[in-house]
Amino acid sequence: MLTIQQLSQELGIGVDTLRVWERRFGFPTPERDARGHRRYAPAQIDHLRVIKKLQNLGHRPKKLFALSSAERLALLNQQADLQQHNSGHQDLQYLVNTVAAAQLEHELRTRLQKRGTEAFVLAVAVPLIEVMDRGWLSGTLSIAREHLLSDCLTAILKELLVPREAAPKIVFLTLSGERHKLGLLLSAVLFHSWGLDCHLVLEELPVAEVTTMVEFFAADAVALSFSVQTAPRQAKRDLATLRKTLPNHVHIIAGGSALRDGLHLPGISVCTDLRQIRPLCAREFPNLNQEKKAE
Amino acid sequence: MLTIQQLSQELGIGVDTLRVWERRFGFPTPERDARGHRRYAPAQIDHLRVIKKLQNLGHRPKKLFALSSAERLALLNQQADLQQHNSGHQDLQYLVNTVAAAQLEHELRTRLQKRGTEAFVLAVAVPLIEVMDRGWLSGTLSIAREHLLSDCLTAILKELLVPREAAPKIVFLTLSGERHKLGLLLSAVLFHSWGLDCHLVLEELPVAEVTTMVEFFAADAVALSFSVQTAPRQAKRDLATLRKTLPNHVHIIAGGSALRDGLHLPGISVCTDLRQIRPLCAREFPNLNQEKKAE
DNA sequence: AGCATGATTTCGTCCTAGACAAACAAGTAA
DNA sequence: TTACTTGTTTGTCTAGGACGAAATCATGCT
Repeated sequence: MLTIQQLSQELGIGVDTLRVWERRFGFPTPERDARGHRRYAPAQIDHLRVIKKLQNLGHRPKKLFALSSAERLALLNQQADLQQHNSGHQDLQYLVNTVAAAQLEHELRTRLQKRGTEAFVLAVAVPLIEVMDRGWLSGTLSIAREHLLSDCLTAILKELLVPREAAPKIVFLTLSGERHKLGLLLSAVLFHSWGLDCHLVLEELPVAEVTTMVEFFAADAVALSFSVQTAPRQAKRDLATLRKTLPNHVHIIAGGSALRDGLHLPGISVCTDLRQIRPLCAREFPNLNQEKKAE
Repeated sequence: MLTIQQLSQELGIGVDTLRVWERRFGFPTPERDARGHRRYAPAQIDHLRVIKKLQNLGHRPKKLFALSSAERLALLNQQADLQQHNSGHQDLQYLVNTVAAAQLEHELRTRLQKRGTEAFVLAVAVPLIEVMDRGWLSGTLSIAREHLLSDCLTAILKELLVPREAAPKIVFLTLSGERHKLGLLLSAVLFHSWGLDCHLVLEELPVAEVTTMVEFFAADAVALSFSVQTAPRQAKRDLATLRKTLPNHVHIIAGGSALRDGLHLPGISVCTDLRQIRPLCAREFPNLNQEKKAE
């Protein structure tokens, strides 16, 4: 039985919004404690999680609240083509749900060793994150395990980001409110593997501080990640102000599923799929190809 | 000119609280935009920062709002004995304010090498954090630099935490809303240097998830950190529920300046000074002394 | 059809003003 | 000292209203 505050924090939905939804759509329907304060039952939390996810996927609240909970679930399954992955990746399922802490790091390192950086990112890390995401959605995955997994993955991948001399420098960071930093990490690793000098700042920065950060690193480019969690319109707005703020010679690279719809902003490279990083590197930093070939 | 939402996030004070302060104490006094919405001037933000700090230091709002802004500043300087450090640590001031990113890590590593783990933590890291804190308070330190510094320090110290076999295992973590994780890191390093097997989880967990985490690691103890940023009463409440939730054989170690007042909870070891860690280790884990001496 | 332009709906955030329990301070009795 | 009572302080919740920005729909034009 959560209070409205706790629920708000849990879902990343404002307190006011939760109350307004109740007023307008008649959902959620919390019980009341002795004081008349709202108390939310666990079952409703799951429904709201689904709604939030669908909303970030581009559906509008009115439509979502008109649907039954079963219909919403069906929509989600259909939309996010989650079932595509339901069959495979039993090994990853196992890794996510049951492997103990001590073994976890070893398991991941082994895979990294065996497959190499790029394949590890694309064929292990990405599906791993998807499995985690689904676990979070269904409430199967405890927050503890989730944090542990991302911590472990972060530690392993961060080691790969050794500085490179005489290569274009990119700063990777996320804006305030963006809690999903794994996508950013993965892209940084890939960029690095293509010969760039990548610096990762795993902290949530206000838009205004991005400039400071870029100057500080004397970076040639800045990369931002916007997960489903971020509202697309906000991402767009932030990127626009950022482009105005930053000097023109600084590249801006934006990624993440919040930008999946055709977003075409001048002077900003958008990249919603990790596989696009390779061509993007070739396009933006052409003189790197030779180095890479030489290795 | 910030909106109430932005101000709330910046200060870590609830939106409702800000409005109620205005209603009751006549401060802050935001201007209003065309819609009648509050807009806060930068000068007021600084005042509120001071108030928040003093509040967390144990003063009550009513008293603080009765004071003039000059009196509040005086109180803060006196209370936190900040001027004690104003004279020394010019080298650290320099490190915090002007050293470039690339050099920073090198500088810190050199100091660590020269002084050894324990001295580094007590004589470099601690004052460094204090200097940063003061910079934040006065608005001198940009968020970008602050994050960079803590990132760098974290990276260096985390490496020291190699797992130890056959030693009591402690999980270090912070509860939701606690943004200051450096204190926790430092204490983990010290515990580790006294022979314990320390595992650091640099994520903010809900109280309910702590149990999961402890079980998951099969830990013998859990260490929590509560910075000035956390309200002492909340810390106390959380610790109490935690003690009820966790099995009795799991030690609870709590630290951080939020617990500075004599807090005496049964079954919980409180430790508000990093220098107390050594005696605490000796008390709680007596069979470790021999190993340590043997080294 | 394809596209600009204006009208309408939808949605999140902010507003006021009042209520109340939990935490705290101070005073009183054992 | 310690323990209980009483009054004050403080943060968070409530209700229902308002409004701008964005999204969607409708219309007219090429």
